[in-house]
Amino acid sequence: MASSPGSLDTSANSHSEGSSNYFSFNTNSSSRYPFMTSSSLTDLLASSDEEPNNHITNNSKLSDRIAERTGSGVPKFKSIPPPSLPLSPPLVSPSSYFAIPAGLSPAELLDSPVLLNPSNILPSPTTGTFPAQAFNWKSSYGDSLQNVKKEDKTFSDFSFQQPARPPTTSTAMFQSSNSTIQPEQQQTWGFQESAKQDAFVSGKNGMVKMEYNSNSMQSFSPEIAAIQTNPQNNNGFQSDYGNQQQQYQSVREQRRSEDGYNWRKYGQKQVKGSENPRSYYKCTYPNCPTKKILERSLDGQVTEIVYKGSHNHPKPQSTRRSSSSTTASNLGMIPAPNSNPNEIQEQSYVTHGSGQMDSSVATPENSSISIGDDDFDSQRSRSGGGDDFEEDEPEAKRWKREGDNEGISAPGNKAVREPRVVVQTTSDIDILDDGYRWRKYGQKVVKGNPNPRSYYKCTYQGCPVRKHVERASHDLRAVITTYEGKHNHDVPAARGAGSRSLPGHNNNGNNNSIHAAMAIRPSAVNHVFNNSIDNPTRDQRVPTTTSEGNMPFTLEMLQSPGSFGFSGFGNLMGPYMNQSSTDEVFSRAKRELEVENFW
DNA sequence: TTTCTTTGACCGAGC
DNA sequence: TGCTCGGTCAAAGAA
Repeated sequence: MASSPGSLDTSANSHSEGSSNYFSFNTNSSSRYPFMTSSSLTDLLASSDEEPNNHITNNSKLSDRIAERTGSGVPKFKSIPPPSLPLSPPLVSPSSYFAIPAGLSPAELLDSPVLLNPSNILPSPTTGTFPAQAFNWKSSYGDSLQNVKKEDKTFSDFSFQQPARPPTTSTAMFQSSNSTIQPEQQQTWGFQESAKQDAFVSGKNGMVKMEYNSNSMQSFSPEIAAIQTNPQNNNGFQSDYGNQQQQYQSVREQRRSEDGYNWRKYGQKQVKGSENPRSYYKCTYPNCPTKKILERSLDGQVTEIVYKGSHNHPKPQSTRRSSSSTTASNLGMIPAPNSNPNEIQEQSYVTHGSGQMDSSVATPENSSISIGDDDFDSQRSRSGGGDDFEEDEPEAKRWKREGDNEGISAPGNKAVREPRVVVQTTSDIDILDDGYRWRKYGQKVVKGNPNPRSYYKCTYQGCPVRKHVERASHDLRAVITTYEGKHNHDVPAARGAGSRSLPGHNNNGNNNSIHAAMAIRPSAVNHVFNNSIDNPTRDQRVPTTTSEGNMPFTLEMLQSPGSFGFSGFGNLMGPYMNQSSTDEVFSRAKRELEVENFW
């Protein structure tokens, strides 16, 4: 697995490896991954061990299986849409885990200063919003819990927000819907993938309600809104869009999805192992690589949403502000406090049933967020790191079994599943930290390292450069990137922030060298490549960096963590094993930030 | 006429 | 080397 911007895992049923970043709420108390049971949240936040390429092509139903095993109604705030352009790297990687220690209730965790620490707030990897900061964790969550049953009675259905959602509600504000939204108002929230797809509705069961509530416990603070709207934070990116975006939005308005972006369907496929057709969408913004895959059950309900890539543009502005504002008001949302369309766009937000949130604030690539224990497991299983992971049960088969066992039935049973939302912000073709665009063309487990090595080609036409990325065998958060060849082109236009080439990484590609790189933590991205070895061979003494301190170290060091003093990160398990107090967590967070600032 | 969706064909990666 | 399958393309039709 590659990463994890964070998971809220009340069961410690998490792991530190896998393919993608994501949030997960997991109530399972069984611990397959004991190192997560007592967690340093900051460690988890910092455990950005994602593969540079998070191929979460399918977020399987492990959560359901877990729920089946535990009998728990798992709150499933599934995920967040892909991020917009990374404009201002967060202090803490989105590729981190949140894990709730076994003995700690979610509410307690949510009340933790760690999570409230603005520096630890992770923007949505898909939209760039700062969901965590928006969380009025304790109160909202508590309210949500208290209102779960109410909602079950009150809401005849759960639905996503309609595309007609006002621009003022596009981002960055999560509202405690339970307390502010009247049932009849909520019923007006219809998710539409397009104007024709108003049957795109989520489930009615408790899990869906919980998912909804989990959304509702998020409310963005003005501070975050300010951060997001701070021009300095986006390097004036938004202004670059100017008229282009206005034209774009005016044309595309009707195609806007619930996530605020406009999508064009370009394919549909019946995939093996699932009776649900899979629809493929591309973001319609010019040159935006973001895609999403929707899987629907036979009755039209969304069972899975997979995002690939990250938006390289702000979310399109809506042209229907006035009516939207009205809607927002009706929905009890915090009105946008300013008149700047961009600011409005970023400050206002409405959660969706899918748990998606929008923002124009970018987050780094290689991060994805989804919430749901199944995501966690499945992503690992689907990543290179999870080759041996148990996740080979055909989806259709699982459908049936899950339905039989937990009241969530297969499509044939017409019971409702909440949509699984997977954010895969690193697509096969993506920018992998060094500014270039890469296409994954292979993956292989090489001798001496159980972790698979991801192979990439530069997608620039005619460019011969390849690189491969592998996770260090002793520290899954350390990724060794080896470049082969020489770029015959400049770094592609970065996503809004100019060149992302890194120190020591020549645009022209001093590429018969091995660059030790770590494609883990966004903040680290700017600091790695600080070691370049002019050695055309694959030297195992490649300096690399960790996800936490970005400290260069060699693979030898990785293989002998004790000799290097990886107090904080040498042993992946270590940090997660012996910390339980908030103070310690906080302390670690501080240290980590110090280290990070140093680099 | 334009835009979007549908759907069969094609491509390429993995086995 | 051929098969399978997921993802994408692109023509045709619908709105």
